[in-house]
Parts: sequence; structure tokens; C-alpha cells
Amino acid sequence: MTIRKSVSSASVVTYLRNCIKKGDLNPDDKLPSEREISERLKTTRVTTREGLKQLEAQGLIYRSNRRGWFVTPERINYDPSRAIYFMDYVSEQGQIPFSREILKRKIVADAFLAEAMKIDLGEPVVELHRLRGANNRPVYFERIYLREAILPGVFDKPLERSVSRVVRDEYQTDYDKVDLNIIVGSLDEYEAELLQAPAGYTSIEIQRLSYDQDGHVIEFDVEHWRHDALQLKVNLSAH
Amino acid sequence: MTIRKSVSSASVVTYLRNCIKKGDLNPDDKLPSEREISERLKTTRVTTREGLKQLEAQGLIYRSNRRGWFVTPERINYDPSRAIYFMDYVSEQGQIPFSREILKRKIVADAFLAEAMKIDLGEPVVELHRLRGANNRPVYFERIYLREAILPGVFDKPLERSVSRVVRDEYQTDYDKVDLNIIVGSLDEYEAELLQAPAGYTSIEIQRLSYDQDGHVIEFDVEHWRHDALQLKVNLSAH
DNA sequence: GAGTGGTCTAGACCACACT
DNA sequence: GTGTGGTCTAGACCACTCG
Repeated sequence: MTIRKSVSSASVVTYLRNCIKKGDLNPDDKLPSEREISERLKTTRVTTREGLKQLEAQGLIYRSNRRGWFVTPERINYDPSRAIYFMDYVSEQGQIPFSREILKRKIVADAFLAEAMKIDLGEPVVELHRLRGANNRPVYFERIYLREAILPGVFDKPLERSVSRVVRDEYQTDYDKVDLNIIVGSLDEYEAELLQAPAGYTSIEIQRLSYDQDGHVIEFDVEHWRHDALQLKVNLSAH
Repeated sequence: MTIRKSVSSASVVTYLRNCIKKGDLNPDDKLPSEREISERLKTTRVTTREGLKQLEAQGLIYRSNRRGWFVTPERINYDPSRAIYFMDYVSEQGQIPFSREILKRKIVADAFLAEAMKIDLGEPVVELHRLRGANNRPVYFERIYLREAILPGVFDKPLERSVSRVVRDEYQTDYDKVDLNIIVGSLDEYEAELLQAPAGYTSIEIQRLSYDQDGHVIEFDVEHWRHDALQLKVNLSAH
């Protein structure tokens, strides 16, 4: 049996956790400055930051860029197995969603895309980047790749609100099968800036590969979520 | 447009990343000591550790207790939607699995369990803790809760290799529906020690609630994975 | 312009792992 | 016993945010 020595950063964790539990700090409230916390608990900034990072790992608080530390609001429940759209399920959960298009362009498949989408090198693809969030807080960034061969003219469709709605309604194509790939990673500088996080911030990366009824890949989608903003729910049936 | 200043911990990241790419460091190899890296790159331990933590967040390296830093081996692919057992899918992926029972006991449902399993407070439940890993490296710890009301005498069954196999074969009960709940969190001291990780280590928590054909909850299962050891794959069909 | 978070230096002590 | 990782102190500078 190991004997735990008392760790000073733990007092930061305990102190702030209590503030949150007691309601002195509410969701989206800003925490006191690191220097102020350090002074109050008679420790140094390095130690205080260690404690803050532990609370961050637990998802109780989050960082916004250089703006400071905040209490994490309720997570977004996301079920990638349901045919429901971001704007809708966020609203349903009582939060106000937003969606911002960052980039839309025609490209050709490079080696990575060709392998991931199981298509030929050089096949024309429409690339779409967008940022989405709730209550003015960005929660995930995604890159979407659509095959022009399967969805002719898709570049000129209004894709901002929902790609899958366009595919369903304008191409009479159903998503028959979806392969999900989920991994915990960290944000690169570009992704971090968009998500108002420091580079290296822990993220959840969701890759989604969608097929139509004929087994063709129609869409490839890579999402990077702030780890603190997401709760994944998946319902599986044996039928 | 912001101008990036060059960060010193980044040189640690770049240096070690190259060592791994070039093959100077191979999966499961131990990295040089923090002091040695610091000296080699003419920086201090704090900065070196900052770089190491970034590589850890990216999943390229991992920590084992106080033993040091190691290069992350290939992740385990886990598809919670498939009816396949840990011992089997790890073997299939060319790794050697192990499973260790930590605890088995009869308890009654407390408030948390009652709510999670949608059962009455005080209902008898069999609790099982176990630790699983591959190639001698622990990868996840799980708590399993089984309803004695639905699975009479389950306490005395051999549950170590696979609970679901016992349920299927000995009770002729099929898993009809499974609700998954996935969240990124961190390990508490107990979990961390079992997983040979420092307390607070980033983890993936998977809660699984399984129902039989009649809609009764038969099993509740909470898994804590080392974040660096797991790649989730889920296949969804519209059928 | 003041204050903050992000980064860094140059030390130190302790408990634990390894030999 | 030696060396390592885990933790901590007491400073410092810079770039950025905010008022």
C-alpha cells in the first residue's frame, strides 16, 4: 500500500471544486486570475496552473485562448448514429447553436484522402471547413469531403446548415452505412485558434465515412471537438 | 494574422518526434531521462516536461507510473457494436491480451447505480472489477454490474474471460440493445495505479448499458481506457 | 496602459524504481 | 545506493486582451 503525500496543487483543485459546487462560480463564469488564486492559497503560479490543468482534464473548467479559465457549461450530447442535425439537437438541449463556414473549394484527392475515402488519386472532391458552437462558444471544427462524381453540382448547393439534408433531399440518396473512427488527440495551431483553445488542447477526433445504398462512399468527415464540450451517446440495436 | 514566436518546448517535441520517425526510438522503447533531454537541448526540466506532455497529448508517447516515458505502441481497435470479446479482438490484432480480476462481490444498488441502471434502490447486484491489457501493458479498467434478478446465480459463474459469453450461453439471453455513453475524463488515484499511470491521466470513459429482448437492463459496465491505447471504431447500418 | 496567461530559468526536495 | 520522475519555490519576460 502506498502512502499518499499531500500535494499542494490538490488544494487548488479542492478549493475551486468547492467554489463550483457551492455555486460561487457558475457555468461560463471566469475564474480569478492565476496570480490571485496563488496568493489566496499561498502557493506559486506553477503549482496553481498544475491544479487548473487537472480540473481541465476532468472537464470541470476550460480555457479560452489567453482570456482565462472558465467553468465548463453543460456538455453537448451528440449521437452520431441518429439522423439529426447539429442545429436541431443543440436547440433541443436548450442551447443556441451557430455554424460558420470557413472555407469551400474544389480540390482533387491526395494520398490521404484517396486512402481514407477509398477513391482514386486525383478524383475531384469538394472540401468544406466549418466551425460550430453553442451559446457563442465554439465546440468543434470539421472538414467535409464530398465526391462530385456521386453528387454532381454539389459545390453550388447551400451546404452551410446541413450537408446531409442536401444529400437526402436534393439527390434522393440515403446514408446506408456509416463507419466511425474515434480517437483522442490534440489540436494543431490552426484548429486551436478557431476553437479558441491553446495549441495542443485535448480533443476528440471523429472520422465519419458514409456510404449510399450501393456501397459507394459519398462523404468523408473529420470533426475535432473540444474534449470538454462533448458527451457521445450511441444507441445500438441488434435488429 | 498572429505571428508565432518560436517556443522552446517545441524543440523538444520536434526532436523527439524525429527520433521516433527515424526509428531511433521504437514502440515501447524508453525515452532518455528528462534531465538528459534537457541537457541535450540546453533547456530546463520544466520546459522539457512541457514538450513531453504535448507529445503525450498527441498520443505519441506515454508514461508508465514513475518508470519513465515510452513510445506508444499501436492502439487497440475496439468496436463496441460488435459481439466480439476482448481476448479475441486483441489477439486478432497481433497482440497478447490479458485479463485480471480485481474484485468480485455482491452489493446492493446505491443511488448512482439505481439511476444509471434504472432499477430500485437496494436491488442486489454483482459487482466485478477487472483490468485488461495487451503485451503486458494495462489498457483499461472496468467495473461491471450484473442484476441477480435477471441472471440468478451469476455470482458463481466463471466471469473472468467474458461476461457476455456467459450471459449468452448459460442464460440464453441476447443483448438486444446497447446504450453507449462516451466521455473524455481523467483517472482517479485508484484507477491510475492499476493502469500504471499518474493520477489525473487523460482517459476515455465508456459506459455501456445493455438490455435483453424484453427491454430489461441486464448489465451496466463502466470502462476507463488509457487515452493513448484506444481507437474506437463503430459501424452503423441503417437497416 | 495595466493586467493576464503562456512560457521559461535555475534551482530544490522527496518518494519510488532499478540494480 | 543512485538516479529518476513528481512536485515545488521564486523569480522573470513577452504577447496578448481588455478597458
